[in-house]
Amino acid sequence: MKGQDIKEAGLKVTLPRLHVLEFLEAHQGQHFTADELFTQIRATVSDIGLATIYRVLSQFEAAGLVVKHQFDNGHAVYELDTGEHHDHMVDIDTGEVKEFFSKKLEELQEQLADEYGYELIDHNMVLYVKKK
Amino acid sequence: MKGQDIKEAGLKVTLPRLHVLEFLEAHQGQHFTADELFTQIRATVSDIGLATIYRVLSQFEAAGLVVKHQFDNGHAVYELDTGEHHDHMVDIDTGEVKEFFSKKLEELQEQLADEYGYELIDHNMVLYVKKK
DNA sequence: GTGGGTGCAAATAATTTGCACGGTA
DNA sequence: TACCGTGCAAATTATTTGCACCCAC
Repeated sequence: MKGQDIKEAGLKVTLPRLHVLEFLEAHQGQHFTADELFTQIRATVSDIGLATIYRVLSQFEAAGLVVKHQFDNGHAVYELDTGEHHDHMVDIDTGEVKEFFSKKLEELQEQLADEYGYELIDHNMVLYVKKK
Repeated sequence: MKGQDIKEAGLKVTLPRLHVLEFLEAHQGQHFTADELFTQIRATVSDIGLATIYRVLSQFEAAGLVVKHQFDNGHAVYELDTGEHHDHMVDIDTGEVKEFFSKKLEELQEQLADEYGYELIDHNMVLYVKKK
């Protein structure tokens, strides 16, 4: 049952929270803005507020249920946190987002931070690409 | 003379444009938000509008005189485009931004895009780090 | 029952735009 | 003198917050 994850995050199990979580689970691997989530969920639920979506998303992000990404186009997108880290490639023609993971890349980043005397905490990396 | 670059960009050489360009040249390697530029430049010029700063910055960006970066904290920062590409490391404790370049990293990115059947057009990569 | 959670509308924050005036070529 | 460029204020967009009501525990 989905309520489990919410409860474990120390949050009360409420309808809006369930709806957001269910929607994201039903669309794993896809990315949504708060507004997209609002519109899509409202299509079936009718009484949910955009503000609540924002509130729920930040709570989920803090709880590690959800990951937030800020692409260059301005607004933030959210996706379910599957526990497996990955980076993103955005097709600048179609806007399509592809997830990928490269061990080599992760290691290189650690190495670079280290080289400058830092410890790597997090990173944000987006490749803007175009179909060949 | 600085006006040269502006003229070459196909823009009329005006006071606000000169001021922004001069300020950025006087502070190379540093990053500023539109508002910071506004406040700092206004300190010596007095009649310049924030809207103009935004307009000038987008024009400069389009002309390749300036590079815009979107860090995770929300607002965009600008810096002079020296022609040498580099990425950024942000110290999450101090907010300090350090520039770095790694040939290996650039190559790896090309390689990854290629692997997925894409051509790499641009990328955005920020390492969030902490002093050891 | 009661305190956290919610919807709505109003408030922010960053950025953009409309418009009449001013300065550059 | 042409028009582009500017300052200012109002408009937009994404997100946050205040507040009275509601629901999970």
